[in-house]
Amino acid sequence: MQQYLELIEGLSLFSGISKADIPKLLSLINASVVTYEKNQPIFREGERVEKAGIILFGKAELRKEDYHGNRSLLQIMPQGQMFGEALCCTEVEILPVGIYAAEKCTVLLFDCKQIIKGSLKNDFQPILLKNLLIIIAQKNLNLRAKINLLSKRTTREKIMAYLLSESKRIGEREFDIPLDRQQLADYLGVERSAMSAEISKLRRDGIISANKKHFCIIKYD
Amino acid sequence: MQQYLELIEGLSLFSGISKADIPKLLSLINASVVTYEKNQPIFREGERVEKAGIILFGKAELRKEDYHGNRSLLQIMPQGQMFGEALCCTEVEILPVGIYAAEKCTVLLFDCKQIIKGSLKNDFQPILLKNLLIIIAQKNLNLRAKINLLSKRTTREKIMAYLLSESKRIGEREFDIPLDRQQLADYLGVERSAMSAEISKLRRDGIISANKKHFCIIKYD
DNA sequence: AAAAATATGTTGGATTTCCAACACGGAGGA
DNA sequence: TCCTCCGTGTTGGAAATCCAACATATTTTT
Repeated sequence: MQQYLELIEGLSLFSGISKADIPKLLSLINASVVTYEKNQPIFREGERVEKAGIILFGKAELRKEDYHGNRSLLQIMPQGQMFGEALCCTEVEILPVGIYAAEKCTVLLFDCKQIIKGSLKNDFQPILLKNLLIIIAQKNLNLRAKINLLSKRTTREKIMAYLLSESKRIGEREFDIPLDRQQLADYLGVERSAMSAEISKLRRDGIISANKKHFCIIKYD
Repeated sequence: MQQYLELIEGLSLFSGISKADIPKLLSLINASVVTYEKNQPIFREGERVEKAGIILFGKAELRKEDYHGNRSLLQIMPQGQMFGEALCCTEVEILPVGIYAAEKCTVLLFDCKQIIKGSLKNDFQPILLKNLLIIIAQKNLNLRAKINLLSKRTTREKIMAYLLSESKRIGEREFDIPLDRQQLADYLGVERSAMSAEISKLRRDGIISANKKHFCIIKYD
């Protein structure tokens, strides 16, 4: 725990809380640090979740698999991302998705309900609630953006919508995406080879250039 | 405003606040009550949003239309539903969707940022923050459920996933859905006639019975 | 009650997606 | 170096979806 203190102090959940108070706060919310190996489950689908987590190192993934074996990659969670908080803030405790370490991955687990329940010291609660609120609201917007992607009717539109949003996020017409082809296909809810074909077509049409994970948007629409 | 007080007192945003304090609180957050006619925009896409709202009477819809004219119905908001809060809690103020009255519709508008900013009386803020947090977390779960729907690959799976979740929500195998065929198609991100055909097929296969908005799930899988 | 507008179901051909199989090339290990 | 594995691109037939057009209720307006 000690070695991660600096990282933890920088988390947006704790913004506005003085560094001196962090250790005390961490013990109040029963925080612990756990490391997972690649592909190891952090929380399994259907599991009862009591804690929320924040990724300190590495990446994790939200995955869901239906009974036909179609997996979908719901989300990639980079360093700093929080997960499980929505469940803790509602009374739902059965996790509807699985959370897995996408690579070796260190996680801060803590009892999120303490923040809501109001059993914390008065000083901490308002600021934590506010921080948590902003984080969840931001997630909300991200989820909406994803719904927007998935609502597109054709593979081509989905690809372009994704690339344009990435381009916008990074602020360049030329950029690298963090997903390989299979992950991208899962994320967009389409079939990998069909997607590859469509990317080739977009390339031939002069709309984009694409080389592995490197993309460049040449012209819109 | 006066005539709506009883309704307003029952809103989950204000749960835990004494009735006597409600009027004072309402003025602190600049609350106002506005009525819209069917299909009138409450907020337009791209508009700058400063306030959040709660539906007191009627229904509203979140709609988005792409440049090909494909509309998608992102969400139907029934009485009691809050909207615009995610934008107010983040610093994003440009509305990415349009909000329209689905029928004659009365709305409570209020300055949501006041709740975050902390300029409220100390008594009110913590409880409001907590309520807001729970509401947004719940929305988060709903958004995830929708993503789960849209991630299904076939129209049939989408229909069944929707019907099963409705059935579960209502707690009966037999139930009415709140959407007509076009709305349902928009919601599931598929084409209306194809969806109608698929519903007929499900009926012929003995999986469901369906008559207009009335459905019954006969067997799973 | 008649007429018009709306909602739902059906159908067939064009288009798109899926799926399985395979080709190719680069990275890493033997 | 050779070999294997993995990620990517390509291809062709099967299946699903879209789209437009039309038939048939059902509801609303006049």
